[in-house]
Amino acid sequence: MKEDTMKTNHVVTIKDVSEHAGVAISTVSRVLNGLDRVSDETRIKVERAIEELGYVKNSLAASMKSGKSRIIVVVVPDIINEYYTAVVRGVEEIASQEDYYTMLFSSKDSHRREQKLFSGELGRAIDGAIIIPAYDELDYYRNISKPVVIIDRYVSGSDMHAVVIDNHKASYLLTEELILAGHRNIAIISGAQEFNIGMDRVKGYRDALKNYGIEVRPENEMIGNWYQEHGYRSTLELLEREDPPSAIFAANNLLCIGCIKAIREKGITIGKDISLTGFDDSEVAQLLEPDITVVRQETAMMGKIGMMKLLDIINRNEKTVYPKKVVLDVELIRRHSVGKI
Amino acid sequence: MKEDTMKTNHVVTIKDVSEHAGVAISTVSRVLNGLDRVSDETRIKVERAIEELGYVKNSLAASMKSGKSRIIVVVVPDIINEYYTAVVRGVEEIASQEDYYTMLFSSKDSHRREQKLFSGELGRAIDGAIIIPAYDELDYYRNISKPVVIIDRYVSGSDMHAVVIDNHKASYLLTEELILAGHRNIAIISGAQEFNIGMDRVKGYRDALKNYGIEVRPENEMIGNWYQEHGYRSTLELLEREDPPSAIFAANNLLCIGCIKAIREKGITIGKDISLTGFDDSEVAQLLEPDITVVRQETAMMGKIGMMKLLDIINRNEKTVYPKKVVLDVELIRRHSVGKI
DNA sequence: CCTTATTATCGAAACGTTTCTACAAAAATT
DNA sequence: AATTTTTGTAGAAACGTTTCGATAATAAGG
Repeated sequence: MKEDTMKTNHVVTIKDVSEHAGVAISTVSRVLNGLDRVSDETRIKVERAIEELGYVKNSLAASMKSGKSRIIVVVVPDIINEYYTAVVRGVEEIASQEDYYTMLFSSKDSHRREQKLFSGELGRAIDGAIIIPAYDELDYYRNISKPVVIIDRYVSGSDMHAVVIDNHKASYLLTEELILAGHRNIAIISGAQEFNIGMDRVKGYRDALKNYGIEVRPENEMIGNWYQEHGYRSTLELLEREDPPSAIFAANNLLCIGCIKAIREKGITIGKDISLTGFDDSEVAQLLEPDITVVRQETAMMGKIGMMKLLDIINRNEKTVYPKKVVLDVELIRRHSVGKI
Repeated sequence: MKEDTMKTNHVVTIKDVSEHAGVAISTVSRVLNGLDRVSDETRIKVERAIEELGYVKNSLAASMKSGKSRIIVVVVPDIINEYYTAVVRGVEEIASQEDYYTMLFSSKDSHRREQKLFSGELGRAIDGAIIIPAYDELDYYRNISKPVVIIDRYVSGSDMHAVVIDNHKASYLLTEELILAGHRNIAIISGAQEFNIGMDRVKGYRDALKNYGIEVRPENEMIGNWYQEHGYRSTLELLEREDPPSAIFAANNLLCIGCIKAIREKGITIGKDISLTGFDDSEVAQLLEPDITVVRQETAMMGKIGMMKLLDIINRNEKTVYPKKVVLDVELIRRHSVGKI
């Protein structure tokens, strides 16, 4: 009785399977991994034994020996931002198709946390990483001793594997939209200029202005960080000027929300008293009254392609279809936050 | 020269450390884990060796031997719903404090995916799980051979470790708010009744009506699923009746969004022509015009307590402060989506 | 029918830890 | 000074796999 209980408690190993099937341990392993050739007869015996005993591979032990864990980690700045979770969704879709496990890690935009991850135990356990970097020295990421794909943020001139969107174009389109509605005094609220997402967005804005022969006024460029608070404060400051801008371009979703809050607080109306374009499309942008003109980015696609690139690197796939740096196109979504002047 | 390169390429193991320090492998291990007593002299020697060689523990190997991976998995129905990611944030906070790694897994509300996770390799590798279940047979989760804490959704009568909010109270408060504003014809839009989140929310609604002597009308209970589409269709149906309700209570965030879309489409005004209460608080609920009356749930706290409970179970901590089932309180947030009648 | 090539299987060593048992040295007790 | 206890360390076995070299069995070539 007691022995019975003990037996059921015991987790079944490859050794149990081999004994049950009357073959060597190595044979079972070969059946499991389907690498080498095994006679049909043996294969069936082993498979039946696996079935009967309810064997489940201990991936930890396997990983230790083979050095592969089939775990990839996705590093995002913030787990709660829907923009990032949409990327993760894309990654997960491809990963699970290929029997990889994804682990989500939130860096909270802290390079320290990233370092802790990659220099620590887990950093050694993973097979690869997809990173939205918190640090603008991409060299750091290049020196990670695992396959890495950079997503969303980039430093131009780097030669790392990366998937980004066409920030310059997006920004140009959103600014142009305001110009075409007759605006001449247009402000931009943007975050740090370390990454392409900062520089290209400001550059796209400036280039649009220049192209239409509009003066670029430094005081209209509110550069700070990417968080709501900055959007809020910058907007208040802009609106309290003697000569406030007639249109604002908020360079990401959080800045846009902050901006809207400030505008509301001032009691003026978006699309009438002031025009506004945002960046990332979202539920909020659609539901607001008026709804916000934005660019749609293929966020999930970014994750998907990132993961496919990572797989190519892990498997040293020579005939990959992707260039080192993939730039995704964007699409302007016209809504009602831009009013004619 | 060649040897040099080879040496740097070689990953340093505990054995290298032991040789460098001139002690036994086991001694290094004891220093690393700080379990047994080691003389200060030896400890320092070993620590210096670790420092000099840049040794990083191979957690895979350690896990294999000890049977502990320090990985816990958080299973959520949908990674993109901010309600769930807020929970995950709470979990992560506690987990990283205690040097656990969290792995995020999206079940997509599919029990199949859950089963695949727990019956597969990874299911064996983890130390525990925090689950928002996709399946209403909690017995399934009880039989997972790992420590498990159920979050958010629950089946009454079960005796599993769980952290939930007071759905009945939340629902009661939101309905009462409508009643106190003079409404008598109040509809509820809710999801499936398998879990407490369904049953308690409908029950809270009914109990509020009864308490105020208002007739409970079955045709006012739009029970379906928890997704936007259901909120949208139900609202359209309600509004097209001869005797449409003057107020709607949408029992989660997605239903509420669907509801709002339908109302907008009909060209009527929330807070005036129709009153509305939602459930989960969110950025959207705050930014909409008018902003929506909801209950605030301590979502992150749910994750935190869930993780602390899980740690108690993993460590077989007898003096835990938490009851098996923790019920968190809720708070009504009055905004402007409810109009007096 | 003997040799060589091919195929299927086995046994054992490895992977990098943890942990148990044993033993020597030092400290404490007689 | 002889015994016992405590403390610190070493050595080796174990964890559950993968993988390599060896071997046995079968097929092919002369």
